[in-house]
Amino acid sequence: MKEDKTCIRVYADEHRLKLCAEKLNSAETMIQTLSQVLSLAGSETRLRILYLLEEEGELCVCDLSDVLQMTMPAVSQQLRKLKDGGIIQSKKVGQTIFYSLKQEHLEIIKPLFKHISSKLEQA
Amino acid sequence: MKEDKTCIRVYADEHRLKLCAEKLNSAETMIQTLSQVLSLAGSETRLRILYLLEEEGELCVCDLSDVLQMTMPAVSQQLRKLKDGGIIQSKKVGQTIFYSLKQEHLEIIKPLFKHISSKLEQA
DNA sequence: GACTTATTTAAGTATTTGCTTAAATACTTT
DNA sequence: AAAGTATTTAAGCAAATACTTAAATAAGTC
Repeated sequence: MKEDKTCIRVYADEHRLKLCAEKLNSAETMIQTLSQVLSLAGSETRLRILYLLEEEGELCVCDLSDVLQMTMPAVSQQLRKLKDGGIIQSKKVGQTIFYSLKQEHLEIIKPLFKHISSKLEQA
Repeated sequence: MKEDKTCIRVYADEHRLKLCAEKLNSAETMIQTLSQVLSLAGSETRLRILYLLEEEGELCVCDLSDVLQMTMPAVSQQLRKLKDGGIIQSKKVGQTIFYSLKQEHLEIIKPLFKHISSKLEQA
């Protein structure tokens, strides 16, 4: 009678694997949040946007479109994702909409820029 | 005669935008590296794998398959991506292959786990 | 050498992603 | 209210992603 397992090797440390599963389970919520934020930051376009917002404080869609050399809809759609993910926020002034980094996930996002700036200092 | 621009607004700070473009250009290499690593970490499955490797030191495909409740090919393919991205390394012992975190991008990856463990302490 | 175990590779597929272009919305100025 | 500016929404599409199942490697055991 075979066990209901994906893996049927002999030398599995059942106890250790059980502990692993428990750890994973406890961390589940944070892993979901974190992977969602990282997947948003893990696109060249969006990371460029985040970097620019970090450097400049706030920028409008038009500015970003200019600097990134991308069409406004393309930029706008990426901004929407970042906003939906709680990473940035928007402020409307007249017909211009300014985007900036949001507090919510800043503790995850901010340390990432250190890698960029530290590399720049080396150059 | 219209300028060759995606954005045609009046109040653009040309100088500021030019500086932005230069900053972005200097940071380009690091942004590429960083976004690549983040996109790898930005998947629930792969982040779980990385978290487990961080906690356990090393695990084989079989272990991960058990703990993650995923088929071996599914796990193997994600491991391959992490390995190709220089985030993990493999060590062959007999017919078993052990995976572990690699030094190369550890400075980017490691701080991420702090967010997980700090949340666990709160619970 | 045949059999089992651990893992990878390959091919197929449904879903998601990141853009494109065109149209819609909203605010400003005339 | 008509025209211009800033932005978003919508629809379409090619490419990438994350699995699936089946077959191929590769190492250890009988």
